[in-house]
Amino acid sequence: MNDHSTCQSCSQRFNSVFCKAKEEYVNQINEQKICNVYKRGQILFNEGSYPFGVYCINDGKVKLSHQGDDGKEQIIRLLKAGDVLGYRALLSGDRYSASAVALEDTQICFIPKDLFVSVLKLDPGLAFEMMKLLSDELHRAEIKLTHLAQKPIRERLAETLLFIKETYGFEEDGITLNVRLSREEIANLVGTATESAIRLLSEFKKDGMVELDGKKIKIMKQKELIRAANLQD
Amino acid sequence: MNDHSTCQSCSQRFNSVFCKAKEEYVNQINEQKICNVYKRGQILFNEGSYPFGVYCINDGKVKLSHQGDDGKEQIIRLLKAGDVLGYRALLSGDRYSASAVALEDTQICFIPKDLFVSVLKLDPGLAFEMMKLLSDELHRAEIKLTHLAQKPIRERLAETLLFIKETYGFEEDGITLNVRLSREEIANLVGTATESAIRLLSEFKKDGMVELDGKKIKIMKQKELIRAANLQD
DNA sequence: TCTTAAACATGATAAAAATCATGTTTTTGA
DNA sequence: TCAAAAACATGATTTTTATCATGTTTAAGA
Repeated sequence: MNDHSTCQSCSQRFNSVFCKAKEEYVNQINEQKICNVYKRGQILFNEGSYPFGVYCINDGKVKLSHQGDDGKEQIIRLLKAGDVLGYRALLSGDRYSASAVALEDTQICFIPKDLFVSVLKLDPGLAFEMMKLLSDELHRAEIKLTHLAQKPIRERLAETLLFIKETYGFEEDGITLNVRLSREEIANLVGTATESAIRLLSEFKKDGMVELDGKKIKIMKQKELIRAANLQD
Repeated sequence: MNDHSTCQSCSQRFNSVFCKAKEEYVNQINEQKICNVYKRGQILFNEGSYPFGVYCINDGKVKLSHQGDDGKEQIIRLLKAGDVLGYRALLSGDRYSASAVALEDTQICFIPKDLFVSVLKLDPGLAFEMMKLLSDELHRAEIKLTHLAQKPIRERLAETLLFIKETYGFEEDGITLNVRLSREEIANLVGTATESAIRLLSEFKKDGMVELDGKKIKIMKQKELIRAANLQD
């Protein structure tokens, strides 16, 4: 468990969008923040409701997903310690367009809207980091959009596994993906039917690229997986 | 032709991200801006090259597109007067991840990188508008991503036609989409094969929803088109 | 711990979409 | 203005992917 008693001493401080924020404002945020623990499966916020602030992950994992028109989930982001969420709707002045759910027990600090917005206007360092963050997310979304439109599911699944590894890394053994996702969640990340995701994971296993043990997924041949993802960039 | 001799008197000023920028900085931008006309088909910038500033459309239309791994174009944004482009890569500190091409003869002002960044750091009003813009783009990208993953091509084509209408509006007749796009470009906006886009446009025509006259597309039954798009939000 | 539901797996089938093929029309530039 | 190239259109075919069906395994809660 990381130290998150104060923002000043927070282990994620320099690993987050607040890395360049002035001490003065960090102190203010520290005074008004509200820390909480969310159990696995608990909802941080729901699509359609109004944002009252932003959430700052101190430890744990969160998924952010849209509800498609037919009720099918589309996972649009995976978040980890140091990540902030809830800012998109807040900055646009919208309701949340996505729901956030804890993927495991997660420690999160909440920063009220008014404070966050006022600090954003007073601290160019924070504002600039925020713009960088938004730009990076936009970039990621646009790349994903292109791949969804153009790449077959097999390549997208391989890419998704590599993305999960990039985001959450491995367990101590150095090969097991450090997150528990259901096959359905993997499918909703890839953008395909659950059965298709299951089938292709079995294929990858048969090809020796991965090992499957329930929700534990081991990456056995990363180079082949990269080739299967057919990535140029 | 709109007045764009100075930024102060620019007809798009209050229709752009600069709407809240301080007079002082608008003056500075005015002094350093470089105005240009791009002919239909001309390239503003190319994927992979470095950004030296941002582009501000005074009049005209521009498409922004990714090159997929197999060379297939994916159009990720359509831009019009008042829109700014080139900021994503600049803020991320990346090379351009997309290319920008004029869809018709277009007047564009160029604002050098250093000036834009320094004003962004000095003017919280501009910075905040920039964050709003990025948030809105991110929102749009995430919605599109979900629809690409979950909706059939017919619905996406209908949605794309409505999006084109939303972006560029109609000609004076009030029914013809006010932009010339090839069938291939429409397909690359929808994220499908050109033949599929052509085929479905013919279907829409047979159903009386649109009229086709070369590149001129008339929306005859907007309500039915909205129904065909199956939009909930 | 035992029961029940959920998740996983896999084969069979159907639907959707891409590709291939070919002819026609439009656009472009010499 | 005319020839060539590009764009458009549409049918036939193949490939990809989703859906349906069914059985097995795993996980969760009374």
